[in-house]
Amino acid sequence: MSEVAAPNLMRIGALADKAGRTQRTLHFYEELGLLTPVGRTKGGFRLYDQDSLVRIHWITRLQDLGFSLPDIREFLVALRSAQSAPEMMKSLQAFYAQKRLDTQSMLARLQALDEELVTALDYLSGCHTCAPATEKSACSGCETGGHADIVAPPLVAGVHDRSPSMDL
Amino acid sequence: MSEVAAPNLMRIGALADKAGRTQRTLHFYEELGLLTPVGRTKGGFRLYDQDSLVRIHWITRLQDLGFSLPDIREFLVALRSAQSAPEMMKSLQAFYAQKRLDTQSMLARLQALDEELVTALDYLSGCHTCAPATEKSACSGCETGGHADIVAPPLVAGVHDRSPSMDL
DNA sequence: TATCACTCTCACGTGAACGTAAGGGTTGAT
DNA sequence: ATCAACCCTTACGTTCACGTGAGAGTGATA
Repeated sequence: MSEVAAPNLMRIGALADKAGRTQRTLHFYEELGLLTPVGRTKGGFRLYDQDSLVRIHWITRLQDLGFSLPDIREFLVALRSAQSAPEMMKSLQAFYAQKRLDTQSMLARLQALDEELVTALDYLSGCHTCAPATEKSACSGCETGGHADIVAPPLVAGVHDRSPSMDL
Repeated sequence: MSEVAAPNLMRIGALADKAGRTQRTLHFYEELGLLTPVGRTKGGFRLYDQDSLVRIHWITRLQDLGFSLPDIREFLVALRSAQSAPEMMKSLQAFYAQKRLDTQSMLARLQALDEELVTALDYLSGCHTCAPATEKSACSGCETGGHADIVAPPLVAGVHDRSPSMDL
């Protein structure tokens, strides 16, 4: 059922187009050992197949997950040294399981940040009550007076500029 | 009621310690216009106060939110040019509101990635049925044979190594 | 055969966020 | 006065993930 599909080869430009990356990027991946052409023309042009495209998508995915390219390389080296397929799959599993933990803690962090943003926005919405004519300096009492005794949230507290002239 | 608290000044080392960053980092922030000492000793040592610490925490927070230091600088410049306090607060609000959108789309992306990880892990758990004695090459049929007709998820499909020798 | 788009291999550039000396001067405690 | 601990400026180094040519060769088409 599965077609063996004639060696549907392409050169780097075509692959770059399909993958949405530049030729330089693919060269770079090769330098790092992440992507190897299936062959070369007699003239020296790199040749790639469909698997190359899959590999690139995979790399992109891992980058999205927060892996650096050296990370990925390290992982590929580890995989290569695996003796059996199940061992390989196991290390892949461990790899992703670990990453899932990371991802989830990242999710938690982001959620916390989101809440902090909401808090800051809530606080700031109170500032609209100040008359537009108010001088900037006059509203320095925003935290002590205007906002009563509500303490400014961290995302707001840092902006005060008491420096004489920070023009650069 | 609010104590004016004696000019609780400190030098860069103390501030760096309290903030958990290096002196170089604080110098660097100053170069970028993000942090200005409140003064200097006659000898030229930088002096900071508590606000400096708050500012550093604020910078850190924004970095967590994905802002680059130049981004933050740009923002501070914009703030400084605001004519009235409410205008300033409004731009701060807009800034954070936008960031909240970014954060939420990031959350969505991460969640998608998490699901993808789960899919990959599910798929891989099937690989354990392979006997440990199986040769690495022998399990190339993992997708076509062993896993029946389930197609390998993207996070798994990219790992196949058909390169002759990818040693660097 | 000539043409032209495509590709090759160097190899230096970029920007973010600092690190790491080098070669000095400053503080303040004894 | 001396000394260790602290700080100053200047300036080059580092990692990541490529960008940007330069100068030359290759492939397919007219």
